[in-house]
Amino acid sequence: MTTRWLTPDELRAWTSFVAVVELLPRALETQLRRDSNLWHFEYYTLAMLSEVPGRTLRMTDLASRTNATLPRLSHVVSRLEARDLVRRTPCAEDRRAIDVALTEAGWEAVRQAAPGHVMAVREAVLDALTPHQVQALGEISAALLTRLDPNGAMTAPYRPPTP
Amino acid sequence: MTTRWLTPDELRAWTSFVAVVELLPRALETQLRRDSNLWHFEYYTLAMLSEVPGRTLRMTDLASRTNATLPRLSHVVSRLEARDLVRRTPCAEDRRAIDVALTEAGWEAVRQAAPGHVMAVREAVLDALTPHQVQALGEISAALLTRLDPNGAMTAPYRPPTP
DNA sequence: GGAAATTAGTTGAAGCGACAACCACACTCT
DNA sequence: AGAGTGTGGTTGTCGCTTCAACTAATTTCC
Repeated sequence: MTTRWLTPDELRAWTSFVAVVELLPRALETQLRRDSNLWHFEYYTLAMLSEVPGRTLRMTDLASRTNATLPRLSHVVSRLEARDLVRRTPCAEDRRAIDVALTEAGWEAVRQAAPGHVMAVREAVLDALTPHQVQALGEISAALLTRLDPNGAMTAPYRPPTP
Repeated sequence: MTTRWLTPDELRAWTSFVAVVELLPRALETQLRRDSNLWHFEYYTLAMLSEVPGRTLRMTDLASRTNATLPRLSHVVSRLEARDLVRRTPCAEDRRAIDVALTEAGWEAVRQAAPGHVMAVREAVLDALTPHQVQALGEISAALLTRLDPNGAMTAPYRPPTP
């Protein structure tokens, strides 16, 4: 079985895309660390909690909303807990599970970090694109996610709780 | 100055895109480590060298082709050198500079790793998109790079040497 | 009812990347 | 010529992510 090498068009697209994937995280990281003393992933974790009713999520749910593995999330939650930005409590329904809740301080931290982060996202990404391109980027990303995470285990969108 | 929050369309696009940026590196990393015992960045470094006449580049040039900072590249080159995949030699024209050359073993390593990596890239990205979307992704990425790296310091495309 | 298999989460070791400090060489300008 | 500035690159430390191994609770299934 012989390799299908990249066409010039594909190569051009791929090269640029790889550079973006390499550079974008650094840009976001830099802004958040400088302005809010938070890593991007920490911010994202707090933000996911802040958007959910009760500001509380189980580790597994939180991991899938933040596209993270469980060990990674566990370490991060430990660090956030040490800074009193989140709190762990045993889950009532399932004694294996852990609920992670945003504290008041955590809520404040997201509120303060959000405007700067949104501005950075606008500057680096959204405002660099036409509305049509933003739309296209969304569709492309969604298509890629069906390959990267076929059963959506790590990319749970917000869904209202099912009773 | 009040924050321009994301519109629903922007939010949807951004959420998916963030997930891709988070997940794609892991996917490429996993395949390359499993099949070729190489980190993605190591592969990319070897690949950049392999495409250039003489299979040799100065550290700074190599850094910009791989979207890397110099300290990072320096560490990686040290590791690759320890495995005899590249070799450092002082640069003749500028005694501050260092030439990095691909060894025979390095060349072999790229040749063996390339097919699997290209296939992974196809499976995860290119074959998940229509040709039109690939085109669009290229344009979008190029637009983003003008923000992420305005003067192209970290994203040098291949240019024939200027005499 | 109990053994086996899954699921939820934690922990510790190992390895990579970022940052700052640093050395060496080259260029500029008087 | 020599001081000052800039460029090319390396090194060490620190923090984060990954991986594998592990504990504990739950479900499955005979």
